[in-house]
Amino acid sequence: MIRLFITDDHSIVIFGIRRALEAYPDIRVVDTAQTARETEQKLDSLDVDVLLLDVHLPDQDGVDLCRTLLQAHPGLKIIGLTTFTQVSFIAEMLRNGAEGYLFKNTSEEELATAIRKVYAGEQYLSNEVQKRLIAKATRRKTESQAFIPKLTRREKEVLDLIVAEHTNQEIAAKLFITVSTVETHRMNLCTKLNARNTAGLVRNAIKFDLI
Amino acid sequence: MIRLFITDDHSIVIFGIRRALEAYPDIRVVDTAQTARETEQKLDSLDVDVLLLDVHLPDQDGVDLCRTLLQAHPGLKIIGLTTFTQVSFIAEMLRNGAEGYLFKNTSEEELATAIRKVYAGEQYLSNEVQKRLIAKATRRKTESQAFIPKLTRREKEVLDLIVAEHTNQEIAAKLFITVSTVETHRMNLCTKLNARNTAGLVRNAIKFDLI
DNA sequence: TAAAAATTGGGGGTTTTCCACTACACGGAA
DNA sequence: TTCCGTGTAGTGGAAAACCCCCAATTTTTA
Repeated sequence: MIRLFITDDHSIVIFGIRRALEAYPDIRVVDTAQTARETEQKLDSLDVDVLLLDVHLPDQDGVDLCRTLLQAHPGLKIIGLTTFTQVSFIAEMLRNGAEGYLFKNTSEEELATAIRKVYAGEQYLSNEVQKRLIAKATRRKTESQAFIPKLTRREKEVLDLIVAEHTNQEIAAKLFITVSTVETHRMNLCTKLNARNTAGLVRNAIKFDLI
Repeated sequence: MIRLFITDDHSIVIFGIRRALEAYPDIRVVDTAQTARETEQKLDSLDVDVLLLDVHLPDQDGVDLCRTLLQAHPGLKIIGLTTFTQVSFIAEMLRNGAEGYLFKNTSEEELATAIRKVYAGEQYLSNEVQKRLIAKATRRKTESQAFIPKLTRREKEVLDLIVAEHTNQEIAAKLFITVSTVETHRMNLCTKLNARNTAGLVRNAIKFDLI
């Protein structure tokens, strides 16, 4: 009997998975959650074998949650689940210890197969996921590919203030650092956001939804 | 008997809705589709009362699909369905003739209620949708909203090039004018867009949808 | 505990933007 | 015909941003 936990912020999805798995008597859904916090709390008092984890949760990034959960529950197997097809999410999720990854357009059979494989200690990636990972690995690296830049806490603060029309001097005063430091952050932001100047910085910040 | 059609690119969602509605004998799912094209084709040879339509489809925007479907099938009732909470989508969907709108975190009861109401000729919007629309409608119109600056043809050209990360020098070369003129336009743009600098210019250009 | 990443700071520049103020030509409207 | 909006262009200086180099700390991660 595989004890399954489902975390997804959309109750329809939870409902669908629950019902889909009713046909598989060896898999039992012990509980579900719709937020990261709820997941952490419930997992502390439950014995769970496999966690189906949506990457996008209202309160926390599922990718980060993956790592913290595995620290607290080393034996837990996690399968990532998203509507999103960005390879970067998949890769990071797997780096953070997830054993499987599925898109939400998966079939019931594949869902059950994935849960069983992962429970048995194997890794399971859906065909589509595999294809995308292979495509990523073999892709020529141009600067034009879709990416979501990962900014540090400080960089995000600086970026926010730049978008808010503040000058480096003002930003330095607000953050209690020197103008030099702000300039350094600004340069790093330009690199990360692939921007030439302030205009590109603001444009891409909005484009990547980083503001 | 209400004949329901479901279009969603995620089969899990389709499955969940199907199963959720099994408890409601007056609603029958006649068929489902995962793309806009598939929806159009199947609807041509089926009698459908209500369509549950995901706004985000791989091949076409559900918002546009809504309008074209209603032209071909005037009696059809459409309920929009998304994970996204942006009011702009909802408003446009309703403008395009949808009779209802739900988020994917809806309950089974609400789903059935929405389908019945819409089938009966009424409009159905979930509480959350209503709240958002009311919030939008009652929002005080300060200079932030409803204020759409009127730019001249030339100013718009300059603005486009600024947003595209070009310097005044480059813009001057592209438009066959001097840097001084570009600067003048830039200053006027700052005034019109109520911006202090390049950052504000870009931010407000995007905010006012001028790009 | 060692390595990596983040945060901080600086020197010494060049380039770009910002700003105030002026000015002229052209075309349409009052 | 005069006025207004638009587009053009200038001077000159101050401020800000951009760019290269470097390097010390602290925090985080492996």
